[in-house]
Amino acid sequence: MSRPPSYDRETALEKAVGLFWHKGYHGSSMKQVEQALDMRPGSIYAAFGSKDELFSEALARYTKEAGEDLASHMAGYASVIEGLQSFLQKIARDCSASEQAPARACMIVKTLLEANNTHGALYAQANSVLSAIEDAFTALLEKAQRQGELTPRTDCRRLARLLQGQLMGLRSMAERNLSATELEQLGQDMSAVLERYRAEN
Amino acid sequence: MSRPPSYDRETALEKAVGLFWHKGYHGSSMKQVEQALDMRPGSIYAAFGSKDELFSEALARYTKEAGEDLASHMAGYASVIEGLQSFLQKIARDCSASEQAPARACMIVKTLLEANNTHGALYAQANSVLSAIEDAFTALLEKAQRQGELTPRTDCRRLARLLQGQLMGLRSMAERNLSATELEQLGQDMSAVLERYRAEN
DNA sequence: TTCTTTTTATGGCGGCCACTCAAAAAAAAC
DNA sequence: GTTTTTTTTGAGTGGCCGCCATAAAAAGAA
Repeated sequence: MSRPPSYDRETALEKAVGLFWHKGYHGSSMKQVEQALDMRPGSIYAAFGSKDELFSEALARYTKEAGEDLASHMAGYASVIEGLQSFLQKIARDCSASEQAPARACMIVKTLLEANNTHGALYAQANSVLSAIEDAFTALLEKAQRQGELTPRTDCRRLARLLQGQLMGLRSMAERNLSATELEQLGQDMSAVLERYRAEN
Repeated sequence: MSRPPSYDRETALEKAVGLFWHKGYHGSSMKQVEQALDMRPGSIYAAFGSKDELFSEALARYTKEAGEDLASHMAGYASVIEGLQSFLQKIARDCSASEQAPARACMIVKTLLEANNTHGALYAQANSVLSAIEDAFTALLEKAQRQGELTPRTDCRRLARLLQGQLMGLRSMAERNLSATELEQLGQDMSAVLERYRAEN
């Protein structure tokens, strides 16, 4: 009936994730968005509505991918704690690898820090996404506890927040000019923190 | 011989710290700067040169204050490790207190994440400041080691980076909508991490 | 071909951006 | 009071901001 779009919406969104993750919300102009998506203003606004909505969709997509990444990683481990430990180390390794990802720090954290006091809607979105991640970590840790990997007295939600805090710190540190070795050491040291909560046995 | 300035440069700089810490570099317009400093454009540019230079001076001042804060806190403790632990908890407490500081996250980290890939000079400044802080932590930990508080085999610089990473994570988490209790628990959990490195005795 | 529908390219909207400058105002020196 | 020197003022700079209207172009459906 009609002319089909020449762009692929998903591909475009992926490119938007790249730009926004790299430069942040305020740091990315619509001119740069046009360039990154290889789309003209009309098409962009028809497809996504506004810069805000595009960013919001990009953040949601980033979140989804990050969640899938965690899930697929954990699927390879019978021990939850070992899985989480190697996840931290994997992050450190990925971050210290030669530049391929748009940024090393987490896009959600970047948004949280940038949008607070500046852009309420995005701040709220980052906030709720982080709550969801806290929930996911909590569920994982409760499973570990059921499997006898964690001390029965461990407060899993509290430990989940510690884990999340460590992850934020690790990926923020990755934006510094550290060597690969130093970053991987940091990943190891953070993963070692979990040892403290392990069940005796 | 001449008319003296009606503003106090130090006071103005202090106000600039407040605004930039609160809203970030891209999030603060010169209009807002004028309002915050209660100065007109001409005076601002005469006194500070440019938005960039003003931000840079503000970041330097923030850094200096943060350093003094750490030093004065540590002065109250004979045990370095105890001092650092209570410092983490103090940060958690301060961050969870009713809004008084312009932001909860660290201004240096906010700048690091915002300015990377966007504003090279500011990124470099944040980076070097963080190196200096790493050095300061290293020196403190080496002192602790000399005092027999840390295992002789502890790599102090490496532990300093872990400490810095924790701090970054803690203060980033503080930007989330957590309760005071939850944040203080996080501060405690992070300070507990240092236990692992304590000397047996 | 003709009709629809949607994407393109383009030019430009009002507004805010960081920044400048000339003139007015203010305070010390004499 | 006059001069000298500096600060303050605020309108104004060009330029980019996010966004939109228009119209030409493109591609299926009939």
